[in-house]
Amino acid sequence: MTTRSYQRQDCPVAHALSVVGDQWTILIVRDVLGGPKRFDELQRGLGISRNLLSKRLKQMVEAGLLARRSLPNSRRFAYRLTPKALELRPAILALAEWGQNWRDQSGGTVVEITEKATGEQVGLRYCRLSDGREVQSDAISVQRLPENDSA
Amino acid sequence: MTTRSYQRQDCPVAHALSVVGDQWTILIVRDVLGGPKRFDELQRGLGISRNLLSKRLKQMVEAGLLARRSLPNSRRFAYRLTPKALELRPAILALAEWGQNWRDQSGGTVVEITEKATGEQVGLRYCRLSDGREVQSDAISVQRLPENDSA
DNA sequence: AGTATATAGTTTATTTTTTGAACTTAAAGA
DNA sequence: TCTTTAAGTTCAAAAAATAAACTATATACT
Repeated sequence: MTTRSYQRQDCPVAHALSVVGDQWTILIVRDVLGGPKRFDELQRGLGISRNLLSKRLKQMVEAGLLARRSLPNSRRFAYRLTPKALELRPAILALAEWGQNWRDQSGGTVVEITEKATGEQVGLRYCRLSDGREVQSDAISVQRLPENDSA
Repeated sequence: MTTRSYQRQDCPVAHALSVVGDQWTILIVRDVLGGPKRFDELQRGLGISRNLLSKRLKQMVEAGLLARRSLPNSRRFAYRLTPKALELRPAILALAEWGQNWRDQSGGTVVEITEKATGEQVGLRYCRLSDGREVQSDAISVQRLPENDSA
């Protein structure tokens, strides 16, 4: 969240981490993915210190990741995700899958992705954009290109 | 990398972040994805301070993310990725895509994924495990389940 | 009405990390 | 021989995170 030297790098990964790369931001998004949360809910659920949570929430609102709304008929507030933060879901699920696969002892909570309509299991895979067919991870190549920003 | 309070959480995301959630680890993996790197290459490329890089590299070797090998016929060393670190590629690419989509000014470097064989563009998508067909992101549901570790 | 509890933070002091810059050691090159 | 390169280490200063107590306001209980 704070300005780090690597923000000067022209790299989408470095840019993403400059926004969500701190110790807590991803975990806050993870919690709010489960529905809007109040300050104390987040604080208790995460075990983060209150002053840091306060600072992070402000920064995340500022960064356009969270919206702070007062709840109807009360003086309480809820934080909900913006579309920008919602789009972090693939990254978070990729981390979850890695965390599951490489944890020392088996057991513990597992994150499962299913298709709503059928209940079938779903995973993050590489797909050809043209036809949506899966491509094996060792059959892909990654390049960094300077974009000709004609957008 | 260091022990944080959220490591006590039973969550694959929190576990993943306890290993790769610090400010530099993901960027180091990103750089080494491009091939083995030496200490000074990493230091210059990242702009990280030398003592911190030294500490991170040790922790990453310890965590099984990097292997440190001496180069033939020289007293130099190269750090290369282990399979464990290689499997972070989907998470890193998901972050890259998000970073690209949500950066303020258009332009700058873009990460492009292609199929080696055909050169066709590829992206990370949700796929049904049964048949490998793509599922739209709003058609999925995410649950956290306690695993019955029969593994 | 008076007291207790809940919510959403703020304040302050301490500890831990990160940064930056200089230093070390050993080998290779000019 | 003198200089440069490589891979770190050491040390001091700055920044960030932690923990615990405190505040302010509003509702709930007795």
